[in-house]
Amino acid sequence: MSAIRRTARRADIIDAAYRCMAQHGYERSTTAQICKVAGVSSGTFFHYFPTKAAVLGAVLEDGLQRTREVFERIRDTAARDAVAALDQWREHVLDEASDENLAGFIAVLGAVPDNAEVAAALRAEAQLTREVLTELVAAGQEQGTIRTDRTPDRIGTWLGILARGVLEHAAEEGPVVRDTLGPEMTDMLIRLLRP
Amino acid sequence: MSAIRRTARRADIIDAAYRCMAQHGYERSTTAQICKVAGVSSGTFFHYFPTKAAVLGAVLEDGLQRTREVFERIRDTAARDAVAALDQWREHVLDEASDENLAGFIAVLGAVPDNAEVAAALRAEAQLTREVLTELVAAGQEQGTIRTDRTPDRIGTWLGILARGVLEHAAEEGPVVRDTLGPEMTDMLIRLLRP
Amino acid sequence: MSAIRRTARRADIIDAAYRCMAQHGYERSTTAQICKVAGVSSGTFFHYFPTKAAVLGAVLEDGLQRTREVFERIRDTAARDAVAALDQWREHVLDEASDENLAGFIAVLGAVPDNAEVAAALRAEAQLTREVLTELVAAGQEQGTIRTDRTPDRIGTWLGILARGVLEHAAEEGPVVRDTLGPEMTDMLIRLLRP
Amino acid sequence: MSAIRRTARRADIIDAAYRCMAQHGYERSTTAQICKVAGVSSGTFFHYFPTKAAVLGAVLEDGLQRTREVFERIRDTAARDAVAALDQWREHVLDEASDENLAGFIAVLGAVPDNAEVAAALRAEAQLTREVLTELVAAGQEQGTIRTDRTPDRIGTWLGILARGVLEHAAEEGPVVRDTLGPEMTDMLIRLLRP
DNA sequence: AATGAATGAGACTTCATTCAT
DNA sequence: TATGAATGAAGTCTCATTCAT
Repeated sequence: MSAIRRTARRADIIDAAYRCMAQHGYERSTTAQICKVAGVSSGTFFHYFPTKAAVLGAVLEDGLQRTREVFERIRDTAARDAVAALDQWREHVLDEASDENLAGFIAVLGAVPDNAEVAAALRAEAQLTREVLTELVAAGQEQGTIRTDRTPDRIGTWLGILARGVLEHAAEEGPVVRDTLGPEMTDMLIRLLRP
Repeated sequence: MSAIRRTARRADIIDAAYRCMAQHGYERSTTAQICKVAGVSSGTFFHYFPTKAAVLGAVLEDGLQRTREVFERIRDTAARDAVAALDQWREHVLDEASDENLAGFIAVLGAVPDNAEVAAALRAEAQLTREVLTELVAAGQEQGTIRTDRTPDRIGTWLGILARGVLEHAAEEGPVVRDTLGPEMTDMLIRLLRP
Repeated sequence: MSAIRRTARRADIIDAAYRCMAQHGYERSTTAQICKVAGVSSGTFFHYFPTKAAVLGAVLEDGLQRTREVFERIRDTAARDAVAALDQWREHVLDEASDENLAGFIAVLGAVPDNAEVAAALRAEAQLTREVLTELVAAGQEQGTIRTDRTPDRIGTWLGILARGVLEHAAEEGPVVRDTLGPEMTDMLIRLLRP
Repeated sequence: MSAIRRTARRADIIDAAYRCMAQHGYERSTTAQICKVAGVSSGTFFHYFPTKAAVLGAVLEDGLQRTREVFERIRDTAARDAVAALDQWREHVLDEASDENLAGFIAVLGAVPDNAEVAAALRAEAQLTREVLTELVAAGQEQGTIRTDRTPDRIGTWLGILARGVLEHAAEEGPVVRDTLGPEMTDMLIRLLRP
């Protein structure tokens, strides 16, 4: 009953923190500001999270959860059709790059506070990405649709580098123009990966 | 004589700020810490720079200066041989990615303070990069060594994206292994750009 | 029925507050902590007591009640045999000094909050002690077992000083070793009070 | 030059903290209040002391220093004449009990913050007291002026208990009336210690 | 030119207390 | 009667910046 409200409040705060930090970075987002955006008092804020860093941790946890879902689907697809999975992944990257908040939020991750929870979430996200991309490439190699002159791990790494570049680009230049960047990215991937 | 000392002091502070910010980000680098590393008092610090943001501005200005020099050479080469210029550029990117401090410093740029000088330096750097890369691609197209099915501007943009990806990768995973990444990058560029 | 439960709850809270404050002092015992120890919610806490200071008041009231009972017995004895009464009092002081919680609780009384109820309880306790001790000494003087070269009031004061010293000593050094301190205290009292 | 001013400032803050804490206890003395009394800004406060607990530490350190000086003299005297030394000690205890601030300050010591410096100072003071009193008693026993049916350590402990009682008494009842308490205390000591 | 003591705004966080359920 | 989410005043501490020496 009130568990619903409790969850909603928590989500409100996480969302507010996400937006604030995406806009101003972690340090320049004050708890007061986050409270205002979330529409709660400072007391409520600290009723839900013990520290400011903990909210960042929760934001990352949330993101990690969403990433997991997306990557689960990509993984499934890859087993049957690596090229289709690659396209799903490309869409995912463009989705992220188009999300104005998320693009800005990347900046935060450069200057993270010393916090175990935060560090753990970041590590988990990085490893998950690396794992899935490696798997995807390996599947493509077996299916004969991806070049085999480099290990899956190395090729996966370069896909990761590419994604990071796109995100940073979006963060800098403002939300990405999908109609332009999308086809170009497809073209790039074909050139990069074909046997 | 005293002008020399003056310049040296200034350089010390800029260098200290650069190292501190590369390690802890802008906000978490306190002026006190920068002073300590530079071996000057806070009074001296504010004698040379009106605000903390101003030192960041100077750091960026310095970087911009170095970038200008490198790009000048690349520009010259490109006019004769775009492929050679591309290789110079690739070396430059790897140099940056191998510089532990610089890799960390990238993080700073995500959460910059509201400061005209800083913003200007960042804009100048971005534009310079874009200009040179576009020029380089255009030259390659004329020399018949780079694909012509996309505009120089768009291809240049993707080179920029790639560079950003490599830098972020280095910032995250620690200084880059040149021997691995270098050849791979050459390979990527060939696949990406060949007609 | 519900009056019994009501009383029990109240007693739980008082007891929890007593233990918390004995361990950490008044200010550092938070209502949240007391609630946890008592096994009630903050709502319940403030249902029974209007303020945190009020619980301290209740704790003191309780202590005063117990002191009253002990001193009533001592008073009765004193009328017949002041030396026996003195021995009862000595036992009482050692009892208190042996009670780990009580010894610690003394500390609280040094930094009491501005609260009428609390102040009243403290004053009452002090006056009761002074009254009974004075009476005891007076009885001893009449019975010829206590020196008469000083007024009962002054001698009583010194007994009080001695008791305070023992309690503080216990609070500092941990619970008192009865077998050592007991006989020594008897010896002291004899030397101090004999005619 | 400015070292003098620096020391003076430091002393001002220590003194202000001492007076505030003596009046309201540690927790209820806010740094803002201490700053006001000392006539400095909060910035200056934290320029001299890293935390509020550290000022308490400094206050205790100061007290310990003064105690050392007094006890040094008492020690010297004891070697020649334990009775005279005892009288010096009695004067010292009465001095403390007459100092309105010091008497109140004792209260603070009941609820000390968790702080290494503070704990160390308290331990040092306690041990010093115990050492000197034991030494004094031992000297008296050798000189034949103090009873020998108990060990110096135990008798010293009781002297300590007595002193604590007097201090607490003063803290509670307001500054002590020397003319009354002084002779009484002499009398007590004679009765307690004579062979 | 150089120092570092002094400042005070503002950040994060705690906690007694209220109130809707 | 009981709960615990919500509140916001107030506390400690940080840090960029100023200024007297």
